[in-house]
Amino acid sequence: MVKITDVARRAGVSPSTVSYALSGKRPISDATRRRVQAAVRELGYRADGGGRSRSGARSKVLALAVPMRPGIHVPVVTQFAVSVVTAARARDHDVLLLTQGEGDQGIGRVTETGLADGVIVTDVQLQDPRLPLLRSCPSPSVLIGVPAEADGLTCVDLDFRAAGELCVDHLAELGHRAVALVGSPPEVYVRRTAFARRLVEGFTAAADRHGLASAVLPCGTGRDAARAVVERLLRDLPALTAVVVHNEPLVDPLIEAFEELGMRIPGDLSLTAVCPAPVAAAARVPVTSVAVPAAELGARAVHLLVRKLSGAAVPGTTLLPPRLTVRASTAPRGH
Amino acid sequence: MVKITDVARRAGVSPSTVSYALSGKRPISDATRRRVQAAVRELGYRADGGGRSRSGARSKVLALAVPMRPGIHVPVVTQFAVSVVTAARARDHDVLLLTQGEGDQGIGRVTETGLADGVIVTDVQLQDPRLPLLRSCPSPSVLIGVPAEADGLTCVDLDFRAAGELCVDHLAELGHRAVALVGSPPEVYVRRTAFARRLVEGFTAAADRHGLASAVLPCGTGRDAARAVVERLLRDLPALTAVVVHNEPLVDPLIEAFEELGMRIPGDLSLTAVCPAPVAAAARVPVTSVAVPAAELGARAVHLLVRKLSGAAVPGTTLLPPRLTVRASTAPRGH
DNA sequence: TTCACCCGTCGAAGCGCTTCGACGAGGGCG
DNA sequence: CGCCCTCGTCGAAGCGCTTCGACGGGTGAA
Repeated sequence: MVKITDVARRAGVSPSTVSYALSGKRPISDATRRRVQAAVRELGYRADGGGRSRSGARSKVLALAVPMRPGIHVPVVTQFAVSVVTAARARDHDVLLLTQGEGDQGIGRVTETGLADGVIVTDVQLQDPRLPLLRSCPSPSVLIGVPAEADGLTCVDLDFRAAGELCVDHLAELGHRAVALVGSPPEVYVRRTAFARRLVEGFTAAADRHGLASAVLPCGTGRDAARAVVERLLRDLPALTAVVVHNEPLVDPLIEAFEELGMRIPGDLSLTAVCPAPVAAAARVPVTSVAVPAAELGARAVHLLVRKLSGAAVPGTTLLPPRLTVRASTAPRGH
Repeated sequence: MVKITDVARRAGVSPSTVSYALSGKRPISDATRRRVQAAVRELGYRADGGGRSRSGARSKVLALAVPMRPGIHVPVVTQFAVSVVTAARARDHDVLLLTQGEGDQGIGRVTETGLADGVIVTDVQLQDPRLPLLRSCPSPSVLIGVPAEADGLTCVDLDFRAAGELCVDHLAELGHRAVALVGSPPEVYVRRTAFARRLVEGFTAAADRHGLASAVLPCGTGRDAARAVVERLLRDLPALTAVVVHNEPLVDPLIEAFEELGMRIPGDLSLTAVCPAPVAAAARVPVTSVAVPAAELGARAVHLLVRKLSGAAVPGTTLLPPRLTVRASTAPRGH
């Protein structure tokens, strides 16, 4: 294994100079820097992670906490993970994966042992049990999702409230007068997952603002659940001509259920979804949707965390504005 | 931060004794060990990862390389990840996530810098470009998947060859005389992904052994691809009464396509899948399937890797026997 | 009783890197 | 023309842990 002293010898400088040349923490002349870099390249030197953190420096590792609870949509989590890793690598960091089952403890352990320099937390709930830990923990953290009390924390998320409003605005503009929100499984609301609640708020607020009749129904996954929710919807709200769905695996079953009951989309019913773009585009009827920008959220989280690590001030909460993509599933009421 | 010297003082022993008491690398009297453990508990001591690896010891971190290429089924990869993390934690290790885009380099970097003690590699291809690296690399590794040349490597996988045979055996027993395999997208075969090839081999071998007419067709994802492949199948093999599908997102669309063309399942056509159990169970018609035991594979991989780390000898290749679960989609030919 | 040996513990060295303080050389200013 | 300051570099200390060699006391054998 080639170490920093080897590089130093090769470049004809001292180890500390090599360290400075590489980290840029002290000014080094151009000529020296170049010689050092050449030596590094020729010798294939890579700083030993152990050695680095031994000396109280950063480990250049970010922890990513993914709860993996039931009711979470797996592909979205995976997208977070991939984008976080990619963004982290672009900033010369690695990513440590933390799952539930160790929960808060994992976060504590990983930061206290210096294994990771900071944490990215996903699937944030309104009253998240991890919050006190994150607040008191000396290591910086970034949340993907916004809890009820966000002060002192750094959060990134899609503006789900605005997303809910945007969907309703779109449907109202098309002339619809009765709208329903088909949401995530009940356990998501019981857990008070932040984004689900916010979407409901936005949906309801916009419906009220437009003077629309509205209903909100959580819904599990699967064909049967879809069928049940559709029947209930048509019973409770007979004037229904528009639906917003916020439940990715349910998009297709929902469309089927409506069609089986004789409602064509978008002829008889307009449908809007809040889900990743590919899901919306690949549905049985391409669905007008607000995309969940998982990749961008992951990248932003890393960016913020790295900035915090470097001591820079960062905004408290970043909400990405929702963008609606019109596809084939929405049409003016009464065509 | 509480360090080993604090614990030593509290327990009234030297730091080295604490280290030995905790690692068990030298005999320590019961009384002393107990005092040390008490001190650790009272002080909430956790060995600093940096310090540990500084001294040339293990970092207690395992790297998990997940390629995240197109054509890979995301939920399976995620299951690997979750089970690997869980199993690793159970053995007091953490998991570093490596994705493609850095590829082989990531593996080299992470092991050479001592960031990780070993690597678990997923989505192994028959001729995997990472193989030379893994062979030459001093850090131990475990592959989930079996390449063409597996000697000197440690691999775990479902026995896909046997899985292919098992499906055909089942169908042959039911009296079917013409079977087709609908596989993964063409790029998976082009890449020569190991498990896909093995399944085809097993399928073909069993079909020949039973004297069945057979066909193998790769197939992309989506309703249209399913429809196309079904039409082609019925044209090429008019006597077709049984299909094996090895392409998770295609299970439902395939069923739909057959039904739209007037073939009922299992009345007119028996269907068998190789996919995770939940996918099979949740399909439009519950599908007889061979499960891909992702969770168990992940756990085994960790187990093997940790054993290698401790210097123990481990088997070269572990193939998990396939198990067929009969559901509603298979029936005797001509009902 | 004595010697050899082993068990349990300690002190010190060292892992590879970062960082602090220092120092020499060169340049700008008064 | 001399002084002070800055720039670029070096040497040494230290991070927290592990591990090696050593040592003292007790045990068993001769």
